Amino acid sequence: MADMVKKCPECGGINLFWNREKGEIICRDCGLVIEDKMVDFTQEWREFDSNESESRRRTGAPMTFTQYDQGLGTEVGQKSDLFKLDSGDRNKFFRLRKWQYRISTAIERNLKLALAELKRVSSFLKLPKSVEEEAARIYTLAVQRGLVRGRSMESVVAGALYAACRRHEVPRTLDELSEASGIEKKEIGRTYRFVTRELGLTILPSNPADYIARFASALKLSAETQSNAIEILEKAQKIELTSGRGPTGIASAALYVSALLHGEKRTQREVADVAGVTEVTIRNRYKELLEELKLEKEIKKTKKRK
DNA sequence: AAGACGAAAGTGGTTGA
DNA sequence: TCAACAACTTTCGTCTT
Repeated sequence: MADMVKKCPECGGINLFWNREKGEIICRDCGLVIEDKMVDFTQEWREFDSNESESRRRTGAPMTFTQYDQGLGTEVGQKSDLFKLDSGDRNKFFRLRKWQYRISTAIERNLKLALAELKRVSSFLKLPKSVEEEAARIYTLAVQRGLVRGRSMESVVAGALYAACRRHEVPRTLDELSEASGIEKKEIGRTYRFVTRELGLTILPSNPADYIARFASALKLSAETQSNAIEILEKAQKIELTSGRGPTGIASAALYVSALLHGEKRTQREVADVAGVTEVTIRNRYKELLEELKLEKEIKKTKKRK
């Protein structure tokens, strides 16, 4: 792996920065701009980027991605190096440094704003710190790869948060993200897919059971109802009733059934609202649950008890 | 009157030729 | 790249409680 890491031909430094839009690679140590067209290292650079970010996480002092510059400055060029250069190179050096300054400050400004927005949305949704960190990491990577272009900063922030939630198994629905960020649901979904694909993030399909606790407490259902709903879910998963279906629909149907069985009836509309699906979807899932899990008699029994 | 049910038509995304 | 397709939504009429 080590020999894949490219070094700056000028100073041998490995602290290279890839500006994708401009097609430039810039050495942070000496300010040299390496033209991208010199060699097509596209694949290697991608590797380099992710390896770099991986290794950063494992080594050195703890870093946080929720600070816009990751706690590291990107001050470019040292005045003390200048005496080595003749006047022509010196001008060039200043020009390059100015460019790098513009580029890096643009990115840092963007990150600063974006991370403030990220924190705002994250605290609105009461997300754990670990998720916020992950989202900040994803966003930072996205910016470095130039993925924010053509998209609003806010939507990428929302997409990063959504992805981070999924990875940490504390799923929020797209509707919740949408409400918290003020970005349209489909826009968030779009950027979410785009960013995760471009960054090669693997996201597990979300588990319906992860939603149960939150929905149940929003509906003020008892703990028994909640755990019974999870049992129903597990049975449903065994007979592959859950594959291909929206996890929120399944979770809400399981909760609805469970609430009926425990005499804590909620209307389909109430359940539908907190789960962010329609009554129709709940009905469909509910019907499937009754058929496949043979719960009809139990429902009838509960009814008679009234 | 409210809730439950289901049919029909529309939407956005995935898949496979 | 386009068409078929599945899941889900919206809307609306009917039945049940």
